[in-house]
Amino acid sequence: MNNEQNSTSGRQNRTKEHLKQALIELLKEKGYHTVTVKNIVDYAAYNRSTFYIHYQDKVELAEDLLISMLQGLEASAGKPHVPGHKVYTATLHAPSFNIVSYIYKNRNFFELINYDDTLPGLHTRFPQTILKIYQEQFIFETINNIPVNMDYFKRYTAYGFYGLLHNWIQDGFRITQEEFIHEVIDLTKTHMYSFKYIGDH
Amino acid sequence: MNNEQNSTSGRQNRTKEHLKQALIELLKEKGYHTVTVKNIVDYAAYNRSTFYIHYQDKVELAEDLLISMLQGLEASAGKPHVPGHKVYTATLHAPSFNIVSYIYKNRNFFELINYDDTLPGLHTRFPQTILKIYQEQFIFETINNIPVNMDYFKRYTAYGFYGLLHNWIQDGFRITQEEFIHEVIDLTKTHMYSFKYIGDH
DNA sequence: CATAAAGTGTCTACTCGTTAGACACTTACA
DNA sequence: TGTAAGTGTCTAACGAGTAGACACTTTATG
Repeated sequence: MNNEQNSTSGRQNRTKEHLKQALIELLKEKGYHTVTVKNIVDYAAYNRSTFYIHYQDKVELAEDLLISMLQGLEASAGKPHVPGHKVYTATLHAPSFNIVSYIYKNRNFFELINYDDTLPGLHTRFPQTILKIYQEQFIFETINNIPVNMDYFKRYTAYGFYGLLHNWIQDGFRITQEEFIHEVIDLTKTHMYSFKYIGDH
Repeated sequence: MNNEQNSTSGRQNRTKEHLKQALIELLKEKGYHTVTVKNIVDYAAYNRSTFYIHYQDKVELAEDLLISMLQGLEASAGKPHVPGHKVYTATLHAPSFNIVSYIYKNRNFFELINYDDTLPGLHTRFPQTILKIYQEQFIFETINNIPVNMDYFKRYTAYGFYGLLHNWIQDGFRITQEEFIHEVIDLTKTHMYSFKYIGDH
């Protein structure tokens, strides 16, 4: 729903975006298996022909939705921190906050984890993406030279973070982004390793 | 963003809808006076020419937004009650619940009351619409034959209801629709008059 | 089991919403 | 005072989106 595009790609993306949004709503209402292409175009107020211009079928739309959201999540982690939020500390760096911020901004999508018959692959690929971000975008530094299997440590902290995120989403985002981030910071302090964004070098 | 339209009007309305949504977001970000037509089309990903096809200027868009939302509010009050919600009682009839339901559904818009430099006319016309609904769509029946100036009574209850709505919105919808409606019902019980939807005749 | 009802995927020709870009203004401001 | 940004209007051209038909497949129903 945002910024730059050169002419025609703007219209294309806009339509795809609307079809995705329609799918999200219908997944919540009816579930993945019972949603039809007709349901989607009716909800999004497009012609059925238009759907097939953009996607082969329901499956391709669902995959596009999942992939674009998870890629957005990855990308958001690497972005410079948005000013105005002062929770950015030495222990928990900007990327983690960006993840939280991205999820909240797109909460309409991430709420899909609360449903059974939901986006195929969401329940497995969402945590995998968190792990991927931890593996690729964070550097972990030892505090007191205690040796630790770094791969295991990253998995451990990534899935720990995911657990908190999952709970936050399932609870309907009852606490604010700032409150949530502070919870995470408090827990992070108990670790022997501090972690750091790779961009800080 | 919903259902029926015959062909071309679908595209028209869709575009107008997007321009309105863009305006809502930008009102929150920048305020009414500093928002430009360019801001709006940039945000909504349209060409500036497209804007002038649909609206004369920013003012006309703002009026369309305000009027359409308030008309929607009026219309929602008269609609049959949606099943699935069981708060519908003898004291507070379906229309009141529909109002609450409509506001919550469109909370993104109604949050605009939290801003100073917001939609022109919103702060005055919103409560006026509530009053209008009370005047036109409700019948008030005396319980124990105590005479009351009915016009005053309608104003009193309408603005009382508005006060609660305003608080609910300003608080960021912290309680659910059901909880809110029950608050209203409790307060309504203290009245000597019961009110009734005109449709019940 | 047969038949209807609903959904799917594909294709075509049309149409009208949208675009780029130019023009002559009017503000705003350093 | 000049220049950067916004406004409102207009035009030619593009192409996203539309209607509607076709030949299926799937699901539900008597």
